[in-house]
Amino acid sequence: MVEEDHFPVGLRVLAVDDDRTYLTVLENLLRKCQYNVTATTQSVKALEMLRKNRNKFDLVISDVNMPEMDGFKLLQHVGLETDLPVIMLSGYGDKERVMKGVIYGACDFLTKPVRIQELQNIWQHVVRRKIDSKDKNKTASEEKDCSMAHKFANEEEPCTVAGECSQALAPKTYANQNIKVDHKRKERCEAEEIEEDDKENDETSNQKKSRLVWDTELHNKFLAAINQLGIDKAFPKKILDLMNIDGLSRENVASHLQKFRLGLKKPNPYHRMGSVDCFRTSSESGAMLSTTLPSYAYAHGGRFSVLNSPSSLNTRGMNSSAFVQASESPNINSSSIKTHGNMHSSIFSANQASSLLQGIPNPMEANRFKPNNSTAGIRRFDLLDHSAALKDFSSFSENRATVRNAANISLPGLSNNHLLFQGISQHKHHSEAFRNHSSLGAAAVKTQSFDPNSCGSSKMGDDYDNKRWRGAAPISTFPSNTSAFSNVFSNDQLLQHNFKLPSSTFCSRNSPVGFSSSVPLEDDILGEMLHQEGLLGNILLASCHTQHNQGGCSKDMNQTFNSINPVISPNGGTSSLGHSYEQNSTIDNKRIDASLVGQMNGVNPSSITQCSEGENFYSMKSNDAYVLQSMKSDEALVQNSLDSLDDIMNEIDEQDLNAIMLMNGDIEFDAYHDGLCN
DNA sequence: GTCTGAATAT
DNA sequence: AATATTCAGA
Repeated sequence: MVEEDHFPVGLRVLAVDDDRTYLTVLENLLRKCQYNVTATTQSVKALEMLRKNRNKFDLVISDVNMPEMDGFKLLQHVGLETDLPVIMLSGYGDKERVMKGVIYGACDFLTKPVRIQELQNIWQHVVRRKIDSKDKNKTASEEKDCSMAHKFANEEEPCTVAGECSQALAPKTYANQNIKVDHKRKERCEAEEIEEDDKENDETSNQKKSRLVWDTELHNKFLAAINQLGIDKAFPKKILDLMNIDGLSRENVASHLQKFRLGLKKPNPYHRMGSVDCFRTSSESGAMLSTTLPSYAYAHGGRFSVLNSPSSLNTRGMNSSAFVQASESPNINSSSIKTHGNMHSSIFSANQASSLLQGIPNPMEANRFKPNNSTAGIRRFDLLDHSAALKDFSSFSENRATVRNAANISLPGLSNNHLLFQGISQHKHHSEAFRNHSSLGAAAVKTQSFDPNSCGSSKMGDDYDNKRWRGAAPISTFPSNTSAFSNVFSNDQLLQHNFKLPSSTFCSRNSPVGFSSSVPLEDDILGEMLHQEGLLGNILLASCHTQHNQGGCSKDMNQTFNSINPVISPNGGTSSLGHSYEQNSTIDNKRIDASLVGQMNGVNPSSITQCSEGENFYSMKSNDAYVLQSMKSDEALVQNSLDSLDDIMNEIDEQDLNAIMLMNGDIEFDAYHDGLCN
């Protein structure tokens, strides 16, 4: 086109200036240069024309100051959408303005009044552009400009605006998503600059991919893929396939997966302890939450949740042998584990419950309710956790609520319940609902955040947006935010998914389990905790279970659960004891399969499973989805179960019962910090 | 040869 | 810190 003999005669120039008078002058000058001029006073219109006639112009010359869309904006658009060189015009030629023009990608900046001599040479930009594009064609040109984008990345306005533009105009692929500035623009005014840029471009394009940013959306897809696959089967390639993101490479995924796993591994006592605040402040806690929690939701169909990942296991003081131990238990064959995605979870639950019980004061052994009283034979929270908790504790000792949190850190089960009770007591309307739902609320508490959709939801996304692995921490926030109660019970989504959540868990060991936390708790705190409503019952029940289990699963306990089963079971009360855990047809007398929800809808009922050889270790798990379902559909029934329990433990009121049950469900992260049942 | 994941580099 | 790249081993 412009390469004919008469070049630059007929150069197609689009001239833009809102000042009609000046536009006419400019137009005339350009014509004198024998250019083919199209003139408009409206930058918007100019853009339209460019869009409609993409190949009908060779160059754009535009005023800077214009209403509606100023020259810079126009420049950005042109740069984004075309390869056309743009020359800026302004009455002011101050450095800043010129710089801005250059940054925005102007190939030249002319000050008014423009002389014809200047216009006579503007064709050079077209030629240069042409040469540029030829060069770029030899190599992959797309990414070269990233360097330019990065170069400008620190420029305030241009970058932002250009970024918006690019988002609006360019198809979003993750390969180029971080290109914030016109990626087509190659034009440089000065030869040096061109050389420099080309050099830079070549280097970058030849050596590196554009850097991928794992934004919320992408990360959520990543999580979704992992959840879908199961953490143990989440390999880069598979994840990549599932994510199905244009431009995303296996390497990208592998790298992200690596970081992801590291995040899971990272020993962070705060996470382990289920502290309220720690989830909000710790950068890594979200990793756990945003991944492990949803993974619960996805832990169905025989898949193990992220929580069950080997990495989780290994890094939480639960070596895999613990799991092996469980899986090798004569009572639990591997097939049962495979078919029960819950199996791992139950182990975790058991574990968390064990720590829970360890942390629960036993009123029968009140004298043991002392700081640093470590009981031999009982596995304690590890010292690191304690010291962290203690540190936390002392630093926050001024503040009651915070102190509770600190206590929560050190005594997760206890304090979580404690907090739950606070919530319950402080918000009667919620309390009612919660109470009516009985123990089953425990599951709800934990599942509140387990919206599987959250993998792609704004909730998780926002959290991820916050730059940290600071996913939604509903579990941890729940106790201090009772609105969660209502959320829990109105979370219909929850019910739509096949959750298999570990919830109710009892775990004890041969050793007497008294309250002998090695965490120094000040008496007043303890006193407060003890006297908080519901807590005593909580403790009492805990100790009951403890003692029962000490005896190798006492009859009473059996009775307790037996008494629950007939009431709760929708089938009319057939106890599933000894039968509910389908895969275990042979059940020795040490195992209790108790079903809180019976065999509702034919789905895995709760079960108590011995998971440690030769030890009186039991974990009870239930399907929280069905628990929730039962809450929704069988409130009366559930209430009955409460009544039934009340009959048995008539000393303990309903709320206390809630406590013990809540206990089982709300201590998500304790599972990590305490060893498995051994 | 492909894939994975740890190590290392940027 | 986040992401990319490399590379040994499965």
